[in-house]
Amino acid sequence: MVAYKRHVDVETISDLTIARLSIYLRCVERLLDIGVETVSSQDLAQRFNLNSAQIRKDLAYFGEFGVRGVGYNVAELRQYVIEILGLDHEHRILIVGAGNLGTALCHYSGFSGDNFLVVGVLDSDPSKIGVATPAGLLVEDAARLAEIAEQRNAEIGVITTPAASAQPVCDQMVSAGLRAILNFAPIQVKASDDVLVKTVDLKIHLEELSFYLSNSEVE
Amino acid sequence: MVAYKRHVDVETISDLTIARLSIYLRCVERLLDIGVETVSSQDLAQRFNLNSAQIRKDLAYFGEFGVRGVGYNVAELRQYVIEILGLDHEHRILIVGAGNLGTALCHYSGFSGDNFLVVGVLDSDPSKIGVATPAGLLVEDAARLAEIAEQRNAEIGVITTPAASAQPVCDQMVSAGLRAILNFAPIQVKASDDVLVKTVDLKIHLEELSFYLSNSEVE
DNA sequence: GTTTGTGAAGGCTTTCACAGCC
DNA sequence: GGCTGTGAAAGCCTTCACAAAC
Repeated sequence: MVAYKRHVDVETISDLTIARLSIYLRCVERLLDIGVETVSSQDLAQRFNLNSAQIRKDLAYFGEFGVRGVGYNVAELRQYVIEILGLDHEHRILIVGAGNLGTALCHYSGFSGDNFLVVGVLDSDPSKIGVATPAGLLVEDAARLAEIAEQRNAEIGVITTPAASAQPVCDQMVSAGLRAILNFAPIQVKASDDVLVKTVDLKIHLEELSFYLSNSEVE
Repeated sequence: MVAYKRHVDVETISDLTIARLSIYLRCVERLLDIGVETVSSQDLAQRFNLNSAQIRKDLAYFGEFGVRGVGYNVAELRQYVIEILGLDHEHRILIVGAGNLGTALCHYSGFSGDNFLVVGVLDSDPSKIGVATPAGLLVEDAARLAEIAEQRNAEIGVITTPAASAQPVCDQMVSAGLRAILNFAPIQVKASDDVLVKTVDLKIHLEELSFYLSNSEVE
């Protein structure tokens, strides 16, 4: 009924809440697929292995989207979450590093579906430049990063280079005006405070599994 | 000097600590590359943008690896962390889902380097079976999961299928005896309590960037 | 009756700060 | 002098539990 809160101080919202909103969005989309029109936080929690109080609290930071005694309208909730996350407008992505991961991400549905669009894949290795990725995107020269970023209105940079190149590439991305960076290189890169950097080290997850396996031997 | 603690209750160690040990390992390896022999927690923290008290606390859960007044021996510390994380022996990985991400991970250095080894890539799509991945691994029939897992002593399963297949594949992995699962499908999969499941949803990270971009407009 | 939105409680993580040791 | 290892303090996040709303 009440819709959005007027003065959400973004700084006070935890990263964890934002990550969960992403998850809720996937859940709500699955409910839409199977034709569910209304859902309570408890129902959502049971179906998807979540916590109902947490769902309510996460959503309540942004507004009053539910109806007491009833629950949430699924279609409306989807739209609210899309707007909160800024997924109602296009985000243009530039990938630097045309190795296995970089070329895979070009065509990964999460990266090239909905309102995300990969507008270029760059590499500095001359043997890769001009080569087509599996789905036909041409790899371009990383030296042209700034030019390409501006020309194609890229907003998000994705680093899929080896560790040694990650910081220089990050610096170039910042000076090219990219405003957010997703770094897959196994090193913590730094940027100026007005550019958001997220590092995703896939190997960490494997190593967590390794720790668990090595410390829970079945008797 | 003192080396490992004898009775570390693994249950009491936070996932966050384990994830950071992974990061410390990368840092220490970089120090080895540039010939640093001894490092203090403060030095480590400054170089890699970490917190020195946290480094000391994380390490101290597992033993007393440092020397007061001096710091940590870099080579020794590397070896300690490798052993804590169980990276001193091989882990055999079976990937199910030969799409862009699955085939990329086969040859991703993090997944096929050090003591991790991809022993198979499976898919249920007949048009993919028998096809070679970019680096020459043949895609096999997902129906043979149990057989292949046992034959090749696979221990870790990686799910890179679409969301709809993730839970059935997870179930098969569990009954095939895999003991840990890394799930890249955008859905929370469930397994029995003795199998560790980690879900990594790459889209979440992009959506987090989208949120910050949409809520931090430059004036 | 049901379910939301939310203060308060509880639990977990990080940071501080210093005794103990080199 | 310097640095580790660690209790205590502070901060953060989740969960509880219930008044308010339907």
